[in-house]
Amino acid sequence: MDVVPDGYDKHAFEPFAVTVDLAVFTIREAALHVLLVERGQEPYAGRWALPGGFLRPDESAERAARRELGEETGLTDVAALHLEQLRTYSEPGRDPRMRVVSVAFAALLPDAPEAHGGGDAAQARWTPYDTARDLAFDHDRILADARDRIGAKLEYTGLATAFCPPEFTLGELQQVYETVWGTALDRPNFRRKVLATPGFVEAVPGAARLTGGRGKPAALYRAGTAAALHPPLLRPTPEGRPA
Amino acid sequence: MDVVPDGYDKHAFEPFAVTVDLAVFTIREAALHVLLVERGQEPYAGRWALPGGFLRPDESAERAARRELGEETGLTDVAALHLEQLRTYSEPGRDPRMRVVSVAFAALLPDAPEAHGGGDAAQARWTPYDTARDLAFDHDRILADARDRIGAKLEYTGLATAFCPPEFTLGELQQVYETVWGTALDRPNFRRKVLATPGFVEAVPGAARLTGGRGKPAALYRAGTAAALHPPLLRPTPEGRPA
DNA sequence: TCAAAAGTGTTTTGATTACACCCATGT
DNA sequence: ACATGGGTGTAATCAAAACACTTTTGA
Repeated sequence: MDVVPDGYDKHAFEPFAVTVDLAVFTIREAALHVLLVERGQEPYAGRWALPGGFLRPDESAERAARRELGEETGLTDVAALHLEQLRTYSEPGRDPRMRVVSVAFAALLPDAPEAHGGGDAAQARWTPYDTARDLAFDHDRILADARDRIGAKLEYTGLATAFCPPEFTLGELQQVYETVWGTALDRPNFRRKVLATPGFVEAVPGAARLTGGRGKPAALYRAGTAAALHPPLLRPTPEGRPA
Repeated sequence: MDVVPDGYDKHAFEPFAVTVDLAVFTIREAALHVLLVERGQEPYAGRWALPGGFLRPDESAERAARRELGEETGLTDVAALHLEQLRTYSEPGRDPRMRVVSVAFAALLPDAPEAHGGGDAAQARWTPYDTARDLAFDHDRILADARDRIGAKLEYTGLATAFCPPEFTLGELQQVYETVWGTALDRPNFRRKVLATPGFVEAVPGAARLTGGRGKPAALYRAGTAAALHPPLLRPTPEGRPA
């Protein structure tokens, strides 16, 4: 440790600015969307970026991330939304002006309220993931990392329910998987696997909802309590992998 | 974003100290061990802690972590060792003196060179994971998080090979799983699963090694190139979970 | 009565388990 | 010879995939 006997070495640490960056995902029209804000000033003025901001003196990165999430989405009940730390980006050159260490988070939203450029951001917009490119700073990389993580976590956690409203149908849940993984799933088998996994979902007795205007009303479910899925819900082998 | 039009708001960020903390694991005598250092000064003087230190002005957290890893273990070929970012701990009260944001890493070592208290640390010691308790700061939590992550990643990545020397036997690899998971595995089945998973291990032609002094010499393998295992090597259901 | 979406059943296929057994080496 | 650890074979069990089929609604 770079510590001298009488306390911290005054030269051992430089002051860093610490920020949070958010990859906020939702599903709209059967496509994964991400919330982007347009930068108003240099560097990268006019470019799109992930929402984020500085840590305040007495808040943790988690608290800062949730605060920013509320400010950017305009949502009031941000407390229940899924928010998870991804990793921290600390490469010296990532901000041209100064040393900024950024803690990245991924957030998942069920519905997609129109973004309204919270606070000082020029504007905010939901963007299809596939068209979100050439972002400011290293946000392309952060966004790609976030997407990978979300896709992987669907396999072995109950994370998919975070994309759904409090009460949802199995068809809606299946659409989450199909959208994020980009593959079609067999409905009967999906249904069986989900219901056979304890703690994944729990039935709302008696409730039902019409989904597509037509068809049989679907039973409703709530997110279960299990964090990890056992057995995992493995995605169909994506080319070249074994069964 | 807490940014004013003409640049960063001078009051929007406080200077933070940024450190890295390392959970360095190895396997000794069929038990998971972690590297701890004894603190020489307040706070927590005399208490054991995870090795770590401050980020230098022009290095990333990853570089700082690898540098610290070399300093604490005394190893010279630290470049090849597995090092992975865990998460960042930023709760305001985690260091009593000042605001310290710490990026935590997990490192995996094949053999266990005796620790020699690198740099200024009072002393360093390999400690069985189960007896590593009452650490300084929030290091109990960091260590527990690290252990959980390692255990989980054995299932769906080739991480276990990071605990093994460059060339290893399947018996040694199996011991890694049994030690980290705390369960016995069926040798024939383990062998088949590992060999059936492409990219997990590759055979070293002709090579063999005696493991326990007795018994048939075992064939040697090298770590494969696959990062993710498909299908995953699921751990036996740990009580109460379904098959 | 048809289309659309939910939900059930069944057959077939493949993976996993739980063993029994053989091989090579040191003592 | 036998203990020890490596390695192979196999029958039984279990889970998953594929797909046919029934149900309930709106148009």
